Order: sequence, then structure tokens, then C-alpha cells
Amino acid sequence: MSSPSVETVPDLGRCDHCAVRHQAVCGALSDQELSRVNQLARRRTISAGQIIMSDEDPVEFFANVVSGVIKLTKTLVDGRQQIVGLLFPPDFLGRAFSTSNPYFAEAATDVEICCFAHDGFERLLKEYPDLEHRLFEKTLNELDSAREWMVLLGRKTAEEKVASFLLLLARRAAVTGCSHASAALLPTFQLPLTRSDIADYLGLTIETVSRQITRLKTTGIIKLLDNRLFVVPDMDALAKIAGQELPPVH
Amino acid sequence: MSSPSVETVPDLGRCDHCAVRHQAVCGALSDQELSRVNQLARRRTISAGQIIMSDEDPVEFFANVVSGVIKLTKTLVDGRQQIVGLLFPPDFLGRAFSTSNPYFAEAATDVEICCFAHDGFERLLKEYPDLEHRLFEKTLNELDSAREWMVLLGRKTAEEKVASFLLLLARRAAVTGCSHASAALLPTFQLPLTRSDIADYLGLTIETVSRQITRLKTTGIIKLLDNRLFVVPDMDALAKIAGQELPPVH
DNA sequence: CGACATGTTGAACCTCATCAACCGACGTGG
DNA sequence: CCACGTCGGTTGATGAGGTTCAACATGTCG
Repeated sequence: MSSPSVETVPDLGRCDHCAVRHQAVCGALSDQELSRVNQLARRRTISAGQIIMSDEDPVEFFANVVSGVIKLTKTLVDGRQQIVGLLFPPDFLGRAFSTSNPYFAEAATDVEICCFAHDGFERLLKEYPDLEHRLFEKTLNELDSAREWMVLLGRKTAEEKVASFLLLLARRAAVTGCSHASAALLPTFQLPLTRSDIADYLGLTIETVSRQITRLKTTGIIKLLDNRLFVVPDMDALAKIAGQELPPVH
Repeated sequence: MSSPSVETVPDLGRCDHCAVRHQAVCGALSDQELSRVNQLARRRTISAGQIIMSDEDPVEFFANVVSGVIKLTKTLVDGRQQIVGLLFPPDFLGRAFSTSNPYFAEAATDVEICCFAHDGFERLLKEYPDLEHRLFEKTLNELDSAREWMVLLGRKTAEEKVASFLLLLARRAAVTGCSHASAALLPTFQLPLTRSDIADYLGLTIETVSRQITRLKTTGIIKLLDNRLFVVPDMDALAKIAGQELPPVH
């Protein structure tokens, strides 16, 4: 397992080549600490559609999202469903300090995660306050996002909802910097969700989502290279349609 | 200020008589630590309708809610508003680890809060991991609530929304145990919000809220002693209408 | 090739928003 | 003291935005 190395250099194992090593919660850890985490961690690959955690099960593990997208969903007794969160790399999956899961976690695309056993990880949180602090900050950001989404769900029109969602992805793509298309550096991204998932994320039906997308397409706000590959020629135009929140300055 | 006492007994000052001393984040602190917090804290009384924090201002302070109800709101440029959270005692107000406020905080009723200066409190968080941990747990609970509300906003009907809201208050009243009415111990509570606030919380209009309340009244699911005082004769019936989430057991 | 999943489009319907009138309570000033 | 305006709430009539139901297109996999 461990390569023959000078003993002062900790064995980081897979963590050493991990794509999200510094952005994930692990970023809080020193090399020494990370080598311990490494022994606790287990990579898993999950194909699209698989359920990762169920609200029927107790919390069994936590995980970092390494690649792909995970959707967190809640369901009413009659089957109505709502996506209450999307996890991208390097987000963290799992409800700390609770024995029960408050939602379903399902792979929206093929997904790679790095899992930690429940007990071991909670012990780690106790031992490394920096780790807990990092997780806390991530949680605060999630809370901010959730509340922004509440505005969308409660007050925005179908067109604004779809535009907001596309804007979210376009901005992510702009930051991540991976423009798939050669198209002169215009924000371009791959849809990670089906129409059905988008509907569940926006509190709409599939049909309405489809109609709004074709509308944005015909008005030229967006372009589709194929059914899943989007280009946004004018981010400001899209942002305008998305119905922005009150800016901080009055 | 400090009463002449044996020096081994820390001066808890107002904290000693504080109604939320043990439930609020302060519950994480020893008497020694609390006596220090006490010097940092300042009680404030705020009348209904006053703005406590604006998203236009930087984060200036944090606070414990001691009595009353605070609403957290977000607004779109054209004035559409959404309440993204309600704070009851002993909830915590303020976004830690950020220089800007993500929302408005407004007193829904007359409110008593216990304020801490921003810098002093963040220093305290660093020094007392237990305090930060407690705040973390509160944040996790807020996130759970926010996500539950997303299901309501995205997927529930007007009737279910109103019923869910009343159920929320009725359950709170049942726990807090303060039944205002002599009515044979039926869950009874005072509405802390105007119809307009309720509408902003549920993503509806005032008119729809009003109509749904009268509907629940005429079907006997709820009774009104006056415009603000509600009685729930049958919690299960109300819960049924509220459209429960999928129970943990399949 | 047929079966199935994903997505699009059309037509009818319905829930909820909108606009408007009205009510009672309250406070204020002439 | 009463007229007046305001505020919170209720009720009615109307219509638009989105859902529902249904048909069809497209792509994929055995």
C-alpha cells in the first residue's frame, strides 16, 4: 500500500491526486491529518439514477462530491416531489449530528464520491475544529442558497424560474472555466438534469419547463447546440429575465 | 454594576434571569464564560414593523431572540417579497463569517433581542468551540426547515400551505405549552403575523390566505376566538390537510 | 424491429392572482 | 363629538398563467 518513503512525509494516498482536495472540507486539514483521513475514506462510483442515501435509512456515511451532480429530494405522500438542493463538486453530502436523513440523495448524473464512515467522521469533527469550521461555512452557504431558492419558488414566474436556473449553471460554467464549445468563449454548459429533474427543482411541470426553454431559444436569449448543451450569448440579458433580487445598494 | 460578591462566583448579570439562557447558543457556555459574554451583550427592545438588519448594511451585530418573532425577508427589484425564515425564541439572528447580510430582518411583533457586537462575538466563536458548535447545530436545523419550506413553496396547494403554516404554529404552541385559552387544553395560539406576512411566507396573496382561512374555519378544522387567536380541535385532521411528507417507514 | 424513456407541442381546464368594493377598528384633527 | 383617513381583513368577479391530458417526435437499447 504505502510507498517506501522517508517517514516524515505522510502518505496521502489517493488524496494526493484528488481533484477537490483543497476546495472540499478536507482543505482544512494538514498533510498529517489528511493521511489519517485517507484511511477512513473510500471512493465510490455511482451511476445516474441510483439512490445514494434514503430518508428511510439512518445516516450511514458522509461524502465529498468529486465529480458529477447529486440531487437532494423530498417527496409528499401522493408522490409530488421537490428537489431541495443540488450538490456539485466539491460540495459535502450528509447531515451531521443527526441520526436520521432529512432527504433523499440521488445521483443526477454519473457521480464519484469520497465516503467517510459516519462514526469515524464525527470523531474527526470533534478532534479537528478547523474541519468542523469548514463544514460550518459550507452549511451557511447552503442555507443562503436554499433561501434564495425559496424566493424563486414562492415568487418567480415560470420564465424567471427557468432563466434563473440556466443562469445558475452558466455562472458555474464561467467560474469553473471549462467551456465545452469552441464558440468564442461564450458561457457554455452541459445540462446535468433531465427536464423532469428541472421541473422538480423549479416547482413546475415538465411541459412548462419545455415550453419556457423553447421560448428562450426562439427569443435568442439562449442557444442549444444539442438538447443538453447550452450557450448563453448575453449573460446580462439572461440575468434580466431571471428577475434579480434587490441589489445591496439603494 | 457588579454586586459585591465572593470573587469565585462569576457575575452573570442579566443572563442570570434570561428566559432563553439555556436554549440559546449561550447554553454552550459555563458560568465563567457567560460572565464575559454578559459584558458584550446588550438588550434591545424593538417594536413591530421596525427593521433590525438590512441587506444594504454590513453585518454589525448578532443577537439572540428573547421574545417575539422576527421575519427574514428577501425582495425582488419590482417589490415582490418572500419571507425566507421566521425566528422565534431562542433562535439566533445574524450571518456569521460574512461581511454582508443576505436578507432583511424585520420585527414581526414587538421583539426583545440580546445583541452582541460583530467582532467581539466572532472572537468568542474562535475561543469557545462549544459555542461555535452550538451555532452550527442551530444552522443545520435552520437548513432543514428551509428545505421543508421549499417543498411547501414548490409543490403544495394554497390550502395545504395555509394548513401547514397553522400546523407549524399549533405544534410550537403545544411544545411551548402556553395555551392561552381555557378551552380544555386544545392547542391554541396567537397568530404572530398579519395576513400580508403570511402571504409572503407562503408564496401567496393576501386574498388567497384570507379565503383559505375562512374555508378551514367553515369546515371546522380550526376555530377563531378572534382574528388572531386560533384553536385546533383536531391536530391530526389539520395535519392531513397540510399534506404530509413521505413518512420514514415505507 | 419494437419497446421504452425523454422531450415537444396542442387544447382544455382550473387554481390562484388581480382588481375592486366593502367592513370594522382605530386614531386624529376640526 | 363626529367626520375623515388609514390599516388590516373579507368577499366577489374576472382572467391569466400553469397544470393536466393527450398525441406525437426522437433516440436508444435489447
